[in-house]
Amino acid sequence: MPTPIVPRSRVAALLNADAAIETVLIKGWVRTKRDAKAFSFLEVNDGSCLKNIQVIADADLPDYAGVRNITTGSAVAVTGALVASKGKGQQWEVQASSVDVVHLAPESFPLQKKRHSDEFLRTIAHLRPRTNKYGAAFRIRSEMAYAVHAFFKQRGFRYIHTPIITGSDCEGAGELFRVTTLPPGEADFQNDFFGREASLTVSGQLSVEMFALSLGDVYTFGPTFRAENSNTSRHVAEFWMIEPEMAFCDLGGNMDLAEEMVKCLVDYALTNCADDVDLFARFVDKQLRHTLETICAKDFIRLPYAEAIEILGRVKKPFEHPVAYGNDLQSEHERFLTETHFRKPVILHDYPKTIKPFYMRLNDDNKTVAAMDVLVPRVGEIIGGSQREERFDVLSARMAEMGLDEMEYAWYLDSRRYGSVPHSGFGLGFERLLMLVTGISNIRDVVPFPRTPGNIAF
RNA sequence: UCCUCGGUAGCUCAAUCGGCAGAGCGGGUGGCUGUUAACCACUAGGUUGUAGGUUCAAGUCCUACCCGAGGAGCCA
Repeated sequence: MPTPIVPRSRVAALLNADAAIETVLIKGWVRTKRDAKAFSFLEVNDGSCLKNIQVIADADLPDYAGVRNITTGSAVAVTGALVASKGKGQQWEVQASSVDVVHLAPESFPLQKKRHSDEFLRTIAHLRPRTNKYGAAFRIRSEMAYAVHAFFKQRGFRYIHTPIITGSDCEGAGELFRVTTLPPGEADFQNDFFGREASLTVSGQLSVEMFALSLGDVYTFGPTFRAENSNTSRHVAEFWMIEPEMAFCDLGGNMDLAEEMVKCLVDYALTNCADDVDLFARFVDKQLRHTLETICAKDFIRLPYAEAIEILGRVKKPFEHPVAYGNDLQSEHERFLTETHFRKPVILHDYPKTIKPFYMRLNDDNKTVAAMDVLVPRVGEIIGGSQREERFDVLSARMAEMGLDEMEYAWYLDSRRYGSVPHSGFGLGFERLLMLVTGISNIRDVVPFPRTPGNIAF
């Protein structure tokens, strides 16, 4: 390949050009080729944006025979002039002076110039980012990860890297994946790498609480693992979670941050990923733009659990699962509240202590805890959080009540022995945020290589 | 893990009451002076998820299993 005399341009930049450019170099993958007698059109995509750039290759090019052979999926390097398009549908196009075929994709390339099912694309998860939809989804995923860090940075939060491998069998947040160097079949953890049983983390919360009680406002953002055998469109075994934790903060402040965060991230996507979001609004969920704009514009409903039970109890349409104080709300109840009754995000708070974990702060009624869940239309629960129990005696009593071994949590309890303060935090499922922002209905389609029961091919 | 639905060409799907397994797209060949998932003509392409069973005859009916989807539980 000849040494380029001009640096490579990204397609996104060229499509936004103010004026024609005499010589440009683009490198990317051919999405489709249309041939006429004396020239060919190539649609080239380099991943920098949703749109392709149209390349015109005339028959008098030195290697025009090679151009005729180019197949969908092939990689090319095109040198030429950026000129105003003579055709309709695009402002700029590249009039090629040379087309190098970097690699010719054989006819077995599975992606066609037409719509494929999500189920089929999941079977070729390694190639699906070359489609419009998945390219857009994973560009948005990248932008949103940045937006999360920017959100916290602007508010003075510190980013804490909590451990991936953990020795504490924490809080019963789901089945654990065991981490071991023992040969298969052996279970004497005294001889194992850490000298005791170790697992992949299910949550960074207990660790990050320790840093809230030293650095103030902190968060973790990393992978978490649940070995639950759950086969739904909203669960994967490996997912990313954002967990802020704030010292000297009560449940009200916690709900304030949760609402502000969801609004801010949705607004970021609308503003900074407009083309990609637009693809989802047109082809995936016609209501998407309305849903997202409502989230940004209107206050979330804040509703105590007890009042939610009353509202649900008054509904004429029967639910499959009974509504009663003391029962956890089922999916159908949550969806009714956020999709039918209020038609916008709802923050439920002050749940009965019997259905929540030990670390949530006991309210004065001795019946409820300072918990809160944020429910959003179509996705359901996107955030779960609470004010934490900072009183040593109360926490200790709750642990005993729930049959937990204090020795296991000795380090955690130290935070309540030495300078304990009211503090609060929550967990936001990153993939569920992406489902909200894109309208994608299956969580497997917002994860580059999703892990679900029986599925780890990639 | 439970309930429901599904599995037919590379992909998306059709096949009436159990009676010759088809179309579009994609691939190949040829054509076309500006196309926009280009278009036109021709062409190749099948162990109907797997294993059994019923029947003169099974894509279609029965049994088991595998895989996928939707819903449920659990949760983020």
